[in-house]
Amino acid sequence: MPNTVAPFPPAVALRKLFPALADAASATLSRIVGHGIHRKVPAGTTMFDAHTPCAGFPLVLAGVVKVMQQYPNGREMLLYKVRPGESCLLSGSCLLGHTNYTATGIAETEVELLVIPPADFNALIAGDAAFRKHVFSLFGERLATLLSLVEAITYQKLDQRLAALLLAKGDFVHATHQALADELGSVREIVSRLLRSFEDKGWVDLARERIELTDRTALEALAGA
Amino acid sequence: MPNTVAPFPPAVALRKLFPALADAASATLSRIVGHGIHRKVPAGTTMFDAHTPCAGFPLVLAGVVKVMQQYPNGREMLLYKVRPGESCLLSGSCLLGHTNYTATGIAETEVELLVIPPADFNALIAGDAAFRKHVFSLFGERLATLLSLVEAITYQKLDQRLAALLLAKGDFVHATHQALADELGSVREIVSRLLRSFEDKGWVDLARERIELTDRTALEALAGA
DNA sequence: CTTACTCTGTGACCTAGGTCACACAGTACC
DNA sequence: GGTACTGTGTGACCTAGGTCACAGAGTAAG
Repeated sequence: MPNTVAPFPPAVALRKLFPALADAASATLSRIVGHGIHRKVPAGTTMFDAHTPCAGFPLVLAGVVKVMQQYPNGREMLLYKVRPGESCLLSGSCLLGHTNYTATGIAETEVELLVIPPADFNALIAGDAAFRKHVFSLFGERLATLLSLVEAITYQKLDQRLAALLLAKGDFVHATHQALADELGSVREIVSRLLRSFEDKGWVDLARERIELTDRTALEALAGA
Repeated sequence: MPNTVAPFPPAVALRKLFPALADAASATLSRIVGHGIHRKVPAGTTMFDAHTPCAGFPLVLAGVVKVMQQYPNGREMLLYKVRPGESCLLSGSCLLGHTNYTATGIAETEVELLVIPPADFNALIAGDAAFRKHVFSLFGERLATLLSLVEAITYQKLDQRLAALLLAKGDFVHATHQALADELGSVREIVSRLLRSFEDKGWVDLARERIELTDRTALEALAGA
């Protein structure tokens, strides 16, 4: 994994970025800052996959990591994204060393992170209630994300999921149809077709790599159905 | 939630049932035994759903809890099962109080459990490494289960998933087609049809509420494909 | 401008899985 | 035995979504 060592972020920034840590003891933060390994990885880096064991518990300071499953036939499925102020809990539970995950993490943008070594991670969990709470709520959120993903896949139709995805991306979506298809675990043609049908209904305007939402209410109605 | 108060299980039984707790301090176990609320609920009880907040962290002593999503149209989808020696981590992360889960937990058999009140739960997490490890590995396992469920749903076909399900249930499966369909998030007719096709191929023998696997290797080949 | 990509649109076609409707076989209780 | 219920088989039909095979349209580099 290529990486650049950069100056440590000050504890103040950490508190700001990780609200859950706002209440943490100063000792905790200085421990994180002091022992954490600060690195930057360029966009596109595979940060972990089924085969690379993880070296610590990462706090994402900047950038976005997408966690996905990749299937033999080339299709992929986005599970969730890790944003600044969050951590990858796959790595987290990796630390406790059991199950193997089939997921892959890729830096969507340049990513800056602070990796807490296992020993410190354990100590922090034991010693600091705020840190513990942070980790647990991450687990909780991811779990909730996955549950609703399961629900969406089994129960919602693709057009609904696509509508929801567009809505989540703002009024002007900049993305290729292929990228959207990947996020949904589908294929390009289908996404193109659905987008076309949205356009026919006057809900969106399409251009190359650009989708403008012109009728959010209609899309919301579809997504929520 | 109907329940019966029964005599507390001795700490020795706990150690045996929860291998992860074998290394726990005696103080930890006596705390669990002393403060835990011991109850039994009959088969069929809804132990939690989206609306009932949970009162503590449950250790399952006996019986099986199935955790599933229920959809408006009456279909359901089994997410995972909680067996003796495990705990429901949905409740666990409920305790830390954030996200709402859409899942429902139902006692598949009579279930005997020991509920650790929130305050004690927090204290144990903070104070006992073995307990902490237990909880984390639960999270890890559930996460892994859900990941592979997502994979199975999006990538595997229903016949593969059915084959895997049968294999997991032993050589003589006692279940209605409807129950199998529920576990797979599908419908009865499809399961009947697939089972029929398995029978045509000589892989299983069918009788009312009973499926005998006569060619595990063939089923394994299908499931693993 | 030409060449070479990448992205998009589209039609023909296929398949898995779901829906509906109903027949019938076990079982169970009276 | 009769009546009723639960579980199973099955055929006709529908639809979403995926696959294949292209044709163009934008864009970028030379």
